[in-house]
Amino acid sequence: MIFDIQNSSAVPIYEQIVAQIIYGIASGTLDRGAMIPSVRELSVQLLVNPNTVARAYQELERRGVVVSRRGRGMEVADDGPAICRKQRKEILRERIRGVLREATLALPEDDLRKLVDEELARCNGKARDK
Amino acid sequence: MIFDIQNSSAVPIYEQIVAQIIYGIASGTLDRGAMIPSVRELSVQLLVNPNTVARAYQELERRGVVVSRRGRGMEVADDGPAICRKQRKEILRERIRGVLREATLALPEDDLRKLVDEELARCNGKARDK
Amino acid sequence: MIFDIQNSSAVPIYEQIVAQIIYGIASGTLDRGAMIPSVRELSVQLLVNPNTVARAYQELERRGVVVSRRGRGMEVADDGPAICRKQRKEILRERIRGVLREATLALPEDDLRKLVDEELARCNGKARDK
Amino acid sequence: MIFDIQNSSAVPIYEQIVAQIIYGIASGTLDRGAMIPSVRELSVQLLVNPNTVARAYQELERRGVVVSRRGRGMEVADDGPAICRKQRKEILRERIRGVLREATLALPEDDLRKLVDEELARCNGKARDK
DNA sequence: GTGGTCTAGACCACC
DNA sequence: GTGGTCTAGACCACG
Repeated sequence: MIFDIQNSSAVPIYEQIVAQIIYGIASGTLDRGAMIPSVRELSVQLLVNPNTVARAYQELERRGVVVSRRGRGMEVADDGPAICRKQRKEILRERIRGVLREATLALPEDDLRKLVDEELARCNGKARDK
Repeated sequence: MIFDIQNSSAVPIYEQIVAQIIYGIASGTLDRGAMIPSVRELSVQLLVNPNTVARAYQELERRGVVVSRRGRGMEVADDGPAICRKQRKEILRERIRGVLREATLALPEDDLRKLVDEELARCNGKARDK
Repeated sequence: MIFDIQNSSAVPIYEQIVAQIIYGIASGTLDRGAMIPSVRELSVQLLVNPNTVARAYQELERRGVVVSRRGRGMEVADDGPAICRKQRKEILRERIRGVLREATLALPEDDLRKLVDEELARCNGKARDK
Repeated sequence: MIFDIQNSSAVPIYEQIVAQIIYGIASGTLDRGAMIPSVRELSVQLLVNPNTVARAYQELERRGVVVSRRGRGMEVADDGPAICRKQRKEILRERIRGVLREATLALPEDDLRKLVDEELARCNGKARDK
């Protein structure tokens, strides 16, 4: 599973983890019943404190996305994929809307459109490199 | 001048104010030599603590966008408009890039494109209403 | 507001704090709009780490019982009292049920009744002392 | 012998097992010299990890309630019934006291009494069904 | 090995 | 001053 944590972002790291695990489940990379990475494992992979990961996992459990199996780890809940597919779109729509909302104040429609297109193209280029 | 402050955003309020004043100057709503709203006035308008506004103004002064006129207030610096036009694009590009970066992880190119188009259309619709 | 934290209890401290603040709001000691004790203040009063209090507050916010006022503190939400009255009974019923459930396995009805009565009398005696 | 394990309880599973075996011995369901269920057997019956059962048994042995018979299993010690009768009341009194202690903070005496009575009635109804 | 809880102490944004 | 986030490291319960 691929993560991309922006340490400098205003979005807290634990929220980024929450979102990206939701993406992973929504896209089927992690399916129902699968174990998600252990707190310690992921904290090493992301170079992040274990507590930060644990906080993200706690939030995922609260949302019904994963369930904790005592002594074994966390597993994608039965309803996990369905919940995640719904939440994925909500999260992204929310974030995109937040940025565009401000951008609309700042730029005429055409300029904004152009800027967005440039960045979309750039991202897709990068994504293909992986 | 129009502001749109998101109290719940992860972006600090004072940064939102900084950005939106830069947008106002970049778009010519506030031109060189114009007085920007007083700290008190703006804090009332935005329902925000005066210190938060003051901090934003301090940052704007640091960037050379406005200059303080003792006893009168703050006015747009001579180079303000030029600086702001440059910064506007940087800020927006930065924010758009940040969102798309994560979104690219989450959604296939086409779905993302569609989502962005929907939200662009929605924003422009709203913007026209004003 | 009175707290009674059992450090040795199997119930986590932060849950005890959550429950007891809910009791305080349910009983009207803290009414809508009132500020609850600051994280630091309460952590000193309870001899508990500030993070533990913060975690309790976070949970209260999630339940819609309090809202965070940036830089000022946490305030009882408009719906707080209503939510708390509902949750108070649920929490207590849940805990009482848990204990009696096991006790019923262990003791004949009459003995259990007697034991409960003794402890009820004892508690009420103590409560009156305060 | 009847068990009632609450997986979601804050009380560790192994402690629940310890307590409930003590109840069984105290009530004479398991008398001196009787073999208690094997670790495997009980772990299957309770849907619990064998290590958890083993740990409970270890604790029971520590308390002198059972003794290990090499190659045969564990049997109720000679002093088992006496010890258990004493501990049963202590455990229950302790748990009941813990719950009532907090409940006294939360509810006026009469409401609490009523709530306890409701739950006692409910438990006894259920117990009679078995 | 797993997650859950707690402590201690840091820095930041905001009032 | 406030809460929010993060790090570091400890102990516990469970498998």
